[in-house]
Amino acid sequence: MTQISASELEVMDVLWAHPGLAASDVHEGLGDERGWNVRTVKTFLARLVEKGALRKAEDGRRYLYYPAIKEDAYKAEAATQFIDRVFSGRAAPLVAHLADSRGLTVEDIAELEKLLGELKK
Amino acid sequence: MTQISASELEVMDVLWAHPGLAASDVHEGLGDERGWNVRTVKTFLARLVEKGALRKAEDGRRYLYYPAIKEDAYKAEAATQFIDRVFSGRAAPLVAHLADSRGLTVEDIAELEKLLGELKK
DNA sequence: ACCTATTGACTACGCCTGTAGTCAGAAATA
DNA sequence: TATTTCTGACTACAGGCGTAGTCAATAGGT
Repeated sequence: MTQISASELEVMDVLWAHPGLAASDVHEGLGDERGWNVRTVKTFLARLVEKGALRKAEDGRRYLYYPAIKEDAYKAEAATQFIDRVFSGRAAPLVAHLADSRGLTVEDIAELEKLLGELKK
Repeated sequence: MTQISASELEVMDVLWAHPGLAASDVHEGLGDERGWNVRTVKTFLARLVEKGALRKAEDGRRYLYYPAIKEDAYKAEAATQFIDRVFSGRAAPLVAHLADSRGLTVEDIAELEKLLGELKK
């Protein structure tokens, strides 16, 4: 699977949350923060279709866009690649760094403990 | 701080492990896997100096390269950025994905539990 | 004293990415 | 009906990245 850039991923996030939007809806869904021109968003959509991450369905004179890859699968893969690349494949140092640098919240810690409890079973 | 690419990061890893190498030593240190030409490695070194991630010190007719940024600080920052980008800043889902997709080892889990124990204090 | 190998400096080049612009047809509006 | 607006298709263009090549000076081997 080809690489999805950070900007493209923001587009994917909108469509994972609301599959079947037209380009202009995706543009709106992205909010004003990025300030992207609608044409910029269309470029991202076209590239994501090319990459096989989205598919488009005709709807009158426009298209509706749908994710062609699963959010969970993609993110799991991205996490694995990131950890391989930056932490030589070891997850524990990553969590240690997070703890250090950004301070996990109390809720994060509780959630992680619960997770680990389940994993141990 | 400018972005460090995946390839450049491999070069940084060699120099974090062995600061003060010449270009040809870095080339050797990278091993054969990547099969990079020594000139390619030199390009990465030059770009990393430009980016402020390395500094070079003259040593006769060549240079020795030293990290100009700390490994821990860089990786912590990279982890934070990655999580913000892909997981909206939440660490727990990341760990959940790892557990799912690649299977944390028993040692990973033990290590994480120890970490969490310390964090709770 | 010459040839070879190594080094740094500079250059090259195609692909990806961010960021749109242009154009032509259809729809909506005046 | 004439104009503006929206849509998709295609095009543009600079900067980053992967991957070196060329050139000139120097160091080292014969």
